Amino acid sequence: MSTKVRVRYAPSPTGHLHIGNARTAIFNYLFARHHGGEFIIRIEDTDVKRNVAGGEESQLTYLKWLGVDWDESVDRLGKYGPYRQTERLDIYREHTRQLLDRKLAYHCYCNEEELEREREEQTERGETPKYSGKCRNLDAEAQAALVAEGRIPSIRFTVPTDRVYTFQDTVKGEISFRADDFGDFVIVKKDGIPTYNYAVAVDDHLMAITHVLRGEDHITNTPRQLMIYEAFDWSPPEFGHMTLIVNDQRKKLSKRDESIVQFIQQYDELGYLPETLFNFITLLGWSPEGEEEIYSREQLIEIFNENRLSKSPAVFDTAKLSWLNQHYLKQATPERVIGLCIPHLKSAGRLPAEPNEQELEWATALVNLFRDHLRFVAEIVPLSDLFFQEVPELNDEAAIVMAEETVPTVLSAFRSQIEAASEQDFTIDNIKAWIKAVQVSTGIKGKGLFMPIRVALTGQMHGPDLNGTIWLLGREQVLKRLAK
RNA sequence: GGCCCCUUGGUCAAGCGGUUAAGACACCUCCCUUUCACGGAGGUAACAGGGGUUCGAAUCCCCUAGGGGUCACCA
Repeated sequence: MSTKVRVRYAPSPTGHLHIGNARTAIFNYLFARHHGGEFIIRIEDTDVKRNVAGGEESQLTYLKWLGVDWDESVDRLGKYGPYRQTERLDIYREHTRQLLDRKLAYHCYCNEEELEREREEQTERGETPKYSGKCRNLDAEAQAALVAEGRIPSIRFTVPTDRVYTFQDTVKGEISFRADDFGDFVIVKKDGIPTYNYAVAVDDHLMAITHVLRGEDHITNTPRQLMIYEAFDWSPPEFGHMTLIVNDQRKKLSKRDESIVQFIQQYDELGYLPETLFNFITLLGWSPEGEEEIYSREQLIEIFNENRLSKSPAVFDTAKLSWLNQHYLKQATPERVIGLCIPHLKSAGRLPAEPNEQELEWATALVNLFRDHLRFVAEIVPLSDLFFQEVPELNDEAAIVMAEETVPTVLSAFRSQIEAASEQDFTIDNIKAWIKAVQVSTGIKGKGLFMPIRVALTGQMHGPDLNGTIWLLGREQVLKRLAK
């Protein structure tokens, strides 16, 4: 590529960083970094009504959390600023004036009800709704009359007729649209603020954006943007439309979809690691060349190749995300995992706000016991239920185990071992020895030995290492549970 | 409905005219383990359908079907 690659992520500050937006950001980031280019973040806040306080900051915060950094944005000004569209209104106004002068745009005085009615009528007739162009050729007199009526105009772009717009999509290949399928679209709203399609084209050009990688829900916007480029005689960037991430119903992820955790912040809160999310998101609609799938951010920058972007939508696979996070959690240092678990234990009331040394030691042992079981950090709470709740009702499987005739023998032998021991004797090594002693005295080993103890103490057939469990339970609890 | 895009195992996905059609997750089996996990080794499972083109098609073309996206003074 001859000119320096410049790409952008352009969020609307209407909410938190969504998984789909995060993916767009990450792929743009990888593309830029791989090609030694620049990555910028532009805030598309032209829908003033929908902007939410803190939205912009939240977007940036969680992008950083994911490990994404940028070269230019609202917090890192470059020479192409400002980076917030509402601060670029003068720029758009100047361009709009040119379009108006050249008759490539015109004032439209139709109001919402009229447009709505027009669309309804078209739909009833079986036509595709599209603006009729009613105001296209209004003369000055007619316009003055409408203004006198108190009407405030929007500005529409004059869509050319008999034209086909074709572009080479980086991921989909050649795509073309007939201009006739598009009505004259609004470029400046009644409130004087430009619409998305217009502002995007102007900004992408002015900010020297070379490649636009975005979701495929933008495909039909591309011809409109191409028209703007053409009107100004600008050469358009290259476009690439990535497939959408879909839910298990194969529908575009809706922000209200409850079946999938959708916001990056929520993953942080549940205790998914940023490197997990980065890696996982990267595997959604893209694949590395070899057979390996686990890559760090640095490695991904190295191996990223936009030609390997998938054409078909990817179902968000929660099970695989869990597996990946479990993998990264196992790789993480114990200190890191413990540090992440402690707030969850505190807020669940299982650790005081100011734990003493002994409590901390206990928590550390607890976390270490579950290290290999954790799929995400917050799971430490439900997993450790067995230490804080009464032994639950046995399920059928466990009941069968407990019905074995050797069970009473094992349990009473084990109980004698515990009773003979003191609080100070409770060490992992001693616990092992006690169980061994039970094996020797009863002649029962393996499952027949361990299962009764495990089930008696936890009510479960599956769980963490038994020795550690016994140690964490402590002498008193063990005896209490054995008594039942 | 118009326009646009997509279609390989349950899921992600490799493949880009000749392969026993990779790999990962999930699932199952076995091994390791005096229990449970972890780990290791295997296994089940796919080219939407129909026509072409070609010596040869998952790969190229057409049709059908299915799915999705989009048709705002939202982005």
